[in-house]
Amino acid sequence: MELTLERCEVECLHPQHVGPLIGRVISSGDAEEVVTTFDLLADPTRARILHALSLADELCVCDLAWLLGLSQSGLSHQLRLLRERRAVERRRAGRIVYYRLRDCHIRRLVRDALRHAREPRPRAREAV
Amino acid sequence: MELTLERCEVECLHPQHVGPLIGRVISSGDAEEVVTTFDLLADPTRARILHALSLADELCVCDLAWLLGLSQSGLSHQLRLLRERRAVERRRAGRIVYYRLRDCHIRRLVRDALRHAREPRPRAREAV
DNA sequence: ACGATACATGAGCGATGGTTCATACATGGA
DNA sequence: TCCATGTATGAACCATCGCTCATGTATCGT
Repeated sequence: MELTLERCEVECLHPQHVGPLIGRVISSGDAEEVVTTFDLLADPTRARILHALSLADELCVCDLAWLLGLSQSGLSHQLRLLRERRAVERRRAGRIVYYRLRDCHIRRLVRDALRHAREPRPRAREAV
Repeated sequence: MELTLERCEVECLHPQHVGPLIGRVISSGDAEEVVTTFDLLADPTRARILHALSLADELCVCDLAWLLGLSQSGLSHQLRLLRERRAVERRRAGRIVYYRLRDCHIRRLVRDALRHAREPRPRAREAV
């Protein structure tokens, strides 16, 4: 029994494998949520910004730029993006603006990111 | 005491905050590792592919395409990228090719991704 | 051997994203 | 009030990315 061609132009070959999965793969909404979250760390500049902020309580823009070797303008663009995605928040003191990680959710994400990056993979077969 | 202008064109304002962080922010190598890992899930198509594979032992290309509503060609491109980044591996049976998650490291990453996406954030301030 | 099927890949295209440059805005010091 | 400093933002540019289309390759059935 072939399942009907409703999803795309190909047929389903193993309905007994696919049947139980229908409706269980993440929805578009959840997929977007995953993408938004993981995109925070899918850029080397953002990864280093978030990591630096995870090591300190808060840092001002020019200190962050200095520490990471970034231009002030480039850093400000990324900080705006991180603010919009609710990963960081800012506090103004005169003309100095301090940034910090927004909550423990982001802090844990950064920690997990480092752990994933550094832990050895299980020994894997070479073929790709 | 101002730290010297070696990193970029701006000065460092708070050397007492920045000093302890020098050398502790992730290196370029680690940052690239984080990016490679998190980029796997920073795309809705890849996120759904990996999630579908996490729900089944293995799936063939046309079943995956059918289940996710993707074109065979687009899916194959993404599978090649996932193979190259050692997230999935494949097994050929005649002209059918089955894909599966490569190891428990990827499986845990996908599980964590879903948990991150679905758990409520701490109640956050509105201002961005 | 030939045709069908499953899958892979390259080229092309449009969209997206990151950085630089220039400039604007907010604040503080003289 | 004026100038300096810290920060933010828009425009432009260039590189990258994801998908479609067309086609190639491997395998199976007749």
